[in-house]
Amino acid sequence: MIAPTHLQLFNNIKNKIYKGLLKPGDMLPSENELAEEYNISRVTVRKSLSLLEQAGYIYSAPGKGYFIREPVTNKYILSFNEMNNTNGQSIFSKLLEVNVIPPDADLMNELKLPEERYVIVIKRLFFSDNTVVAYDEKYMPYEKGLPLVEREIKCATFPELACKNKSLFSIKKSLKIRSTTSQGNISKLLNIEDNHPLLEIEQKLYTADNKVIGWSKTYYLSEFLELNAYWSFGQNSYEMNDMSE
Amino acid sequence: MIAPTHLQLFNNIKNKIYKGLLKPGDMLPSENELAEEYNISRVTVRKSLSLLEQAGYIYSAPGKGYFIREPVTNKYILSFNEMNNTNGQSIFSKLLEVNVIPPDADLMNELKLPEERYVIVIKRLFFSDNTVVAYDEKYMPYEKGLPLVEREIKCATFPELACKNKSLFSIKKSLKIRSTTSQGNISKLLNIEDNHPLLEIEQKLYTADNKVIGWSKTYYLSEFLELNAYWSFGQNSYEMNDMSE
DNA sequence: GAGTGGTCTAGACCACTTG
DNA sequence: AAGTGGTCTAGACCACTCT
Repeated sequence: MIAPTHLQLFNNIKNKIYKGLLKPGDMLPSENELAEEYNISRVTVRKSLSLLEQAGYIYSAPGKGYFIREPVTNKYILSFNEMNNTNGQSIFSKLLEVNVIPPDADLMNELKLPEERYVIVIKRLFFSDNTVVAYDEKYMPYEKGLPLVEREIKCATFPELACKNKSLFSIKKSLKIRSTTSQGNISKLLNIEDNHPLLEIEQKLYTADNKVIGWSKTYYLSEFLELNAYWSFGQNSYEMNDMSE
Repeated sequence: MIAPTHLQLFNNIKNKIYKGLLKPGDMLPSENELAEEYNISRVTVRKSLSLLEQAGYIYSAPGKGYFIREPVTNKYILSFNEMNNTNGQSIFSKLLEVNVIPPDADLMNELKLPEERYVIVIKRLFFSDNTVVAYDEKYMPYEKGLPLVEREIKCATFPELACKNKSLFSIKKSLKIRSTTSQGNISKLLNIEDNHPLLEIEQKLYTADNKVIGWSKTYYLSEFLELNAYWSFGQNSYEMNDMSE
């Protein structure tokens, strides 16, 4: 099988990077030089370079040239879904409490409420195979007309709850991950001894313009949830023929 | 400021997605239709669509058309660096032990050693501001000529240790994140009581062809390390003029 | 002023999906 | 057979950098 020209050049340069023939900081030949060297059009060269840039191998400095990037090694892809653990077992939830309350100072701060507005509280227990695996508290600024149908709350993930009628594309989410141990009330709810290790995941949801629309903390039994993350270059495997030089 | 044509079309379509005028599953007009509608060349249309595809908004089905994607909501960007916590405080390490040992069954399994090969063990304590913050164990298949200079081991992150003379581009890394509590020996090393919450991070390093070249576990004091992850679309803010319709 | 990347055009051929 | 996206070409103009 013959690869398209732009992929051949893409792989050619990528391989030189892997082999160390091109090191971070090095400059690539110019677009015109590459086009001439490989007898292809400049447009095709640009296609190859664009792929390398997307994949993070190189960057372009207009007026100067293309350079090999220092690989970013501290950003990982993390998989996380409230309603599924890593093994894909789905989670069922039981509502403990749904309320509309006036926020305390802490909540007003976390939700960055501009004025004193009512806040929806949802407390749930998560089950997998009829065993309690997590406890969950969520807070959302109250908006008129927000549906609070029990069935929805039981099955919905946080974005689904907070983003009714909003495009899922337009929100931002952040996670904070901590290790804690169970104490008092949480121990009782989760039906465990005190000092049991818990994975605490704090979620925040924002609109595109950075308004906080949701804040939650979920406490997972450590034996139930283990988070996975990975890092690798060139996830898109264009592993094909190199271009002959 | 006038945006380039392809960015205008890019934003135009992106905004339609945000507003919900285009929903996941919907088909876009064909390249030729868009080119005619906006009086631009097909190449420029393709540039816009390519950007939307990169950003995850759409995908192309050759022979059919372009479609709006269901947003992937369970993949986050996680920042993690052994030698820096999230606040950027750097970490110093103290070597406890460096050894070359014959692997036990567990190690052979984790490192997927094809035969019985010697393994390098490195045990370290991490300090920040003269306080112990983590304990770390690393295992790497022994290779002749691997440098074990003490100074290097003290300062190096795992990839740097295991990938001497290899291109950092060509490796893969995976993390597993768990919550545990300190017990026995680890409590002593970290100078804490038993049952103290710890964030356990297990790292594995692979070559491009999936050979395991390193395995490690690091136990962080929960009060020292909190992991951060985030999710958002269109991180690259091309927020500029929309294209007039 | 020569060279670099950034943008855009018009036109061509292909392999594929659809009716 | 008509339409779709995928690939590639040759040529043009721009803003920028470097010397």
